[in-house]
Amino acid sequence: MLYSKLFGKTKKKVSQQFEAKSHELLTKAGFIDQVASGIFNFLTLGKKVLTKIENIIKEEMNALGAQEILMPSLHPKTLWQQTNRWDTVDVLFKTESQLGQEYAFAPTHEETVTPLAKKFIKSYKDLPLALYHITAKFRDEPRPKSGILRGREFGMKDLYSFHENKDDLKNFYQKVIDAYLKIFKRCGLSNIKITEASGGSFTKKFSHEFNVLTPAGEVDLLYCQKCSFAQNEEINQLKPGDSCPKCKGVLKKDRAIEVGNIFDLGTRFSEAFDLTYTDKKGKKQYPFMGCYGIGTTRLLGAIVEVSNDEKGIIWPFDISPYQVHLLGLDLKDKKVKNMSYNVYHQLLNHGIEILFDDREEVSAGEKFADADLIGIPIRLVISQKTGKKIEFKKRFEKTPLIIDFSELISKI
RNA sequence: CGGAGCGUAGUUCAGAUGGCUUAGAACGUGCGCUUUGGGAGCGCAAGGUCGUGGGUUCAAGUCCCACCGCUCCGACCA
Repeated sequence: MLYSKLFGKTKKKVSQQFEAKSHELLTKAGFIDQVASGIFNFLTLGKKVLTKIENIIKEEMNALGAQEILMPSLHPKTLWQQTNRWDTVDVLFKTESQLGQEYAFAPTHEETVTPLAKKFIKSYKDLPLALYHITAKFRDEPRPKSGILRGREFGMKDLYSFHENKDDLKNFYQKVIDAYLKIFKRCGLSNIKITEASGGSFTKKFSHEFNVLTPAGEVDLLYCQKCSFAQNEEINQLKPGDSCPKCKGVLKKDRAIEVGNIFDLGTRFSEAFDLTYTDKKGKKQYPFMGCYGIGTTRLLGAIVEVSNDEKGIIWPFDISPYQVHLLGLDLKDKKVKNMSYNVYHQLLNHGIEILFDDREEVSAGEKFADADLIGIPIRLVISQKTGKKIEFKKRFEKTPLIIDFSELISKI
């Protein structure tokens, strides 16, 4: 992509009222644009990152044996009345058709996935089943905040699983925990803290939340500095400084943001929609269900919260909008210009995603500043100074290397 | 929904004890020249229902009321 053609521009300043780092940086660097409170446009760069995050999630979901489908965002009122949630979920966005029929903008999809499953699950042979999709979710938040971290419309992956019995659910549930940790790690977050919402009582429901430690977060977390153990502040009897019940590490307290949660739904929804299957003995049974969410847009924001410096964003390689940011300086010099375009095209031919700052009228300083702000992990510079060589620098490093083109590919 | 702050050019902000005349600056944009290793310089130009509606006044960007919107703190967060 030629930078001169890229939709979206960097800004020198954004509103001083923005508190969250991710809100500021993503706006400044031209990844997002606010439409209204809690509602955002994703520009070219932002959409690229989001797509990469979604693809990582899809790969891990598919590896679990889950199948991607697509369910609607408009849900008729009757579905939500069947689960008794039309009047009890107060963040539910509601709307009405011209004829007065009422609908909800879906904040989650148990109300569609369960009736859908009911049409196809007839026998124990149809189980287990896992379905997921990635769509916009809607929540009528009284107070959206921190830009993309807490919106009224946001991206979410939701997975639903159906099982013959509780053990099979638990088994799958554990696999999802592992898949989630893989996903977050691939997105550059290796320090995820997991809270467990209940004890081990057989009849009790269980749930887990996946948290990223950041001051921009909304919950106070008591967490272990060595392992992934964590507890919400309200429910624990432990204190900072105590030792971790799992690994004896030292507990600490900080703010965190929840980027994923998973929970055991039991038979609540299968009962509500009378979803049953016939077991081996010919008896009707309610499947056990689990649901598993990852806020994709929030995850993107959380990554920026923990991966930046005073100059801008620092993208983890696997989710960066481009892998390489090539800066052409002195482009009015024909030799430099030819070489820059040459390198650009050769890297493209190697299948490398590259953003080429081809602007001729812009000073070197501005190009450097933009590159640091946008945060692509590898920066290349070609100029009169570099001659026939190329300057190579990683975003988080201070000093560049001067290399030959032949060395370049192997370093990316 | 309680509390606080804010709303003036594309953006970030001055102007606020009513009257400096034609509402400013910087950045950005367009044109010309100059310039290219850390957000360069000069000149010219375009760009405004001062959030909306009402009120007070000879006179309102400025004071009063209502509404709308944005940000932050809190409550809320299936």
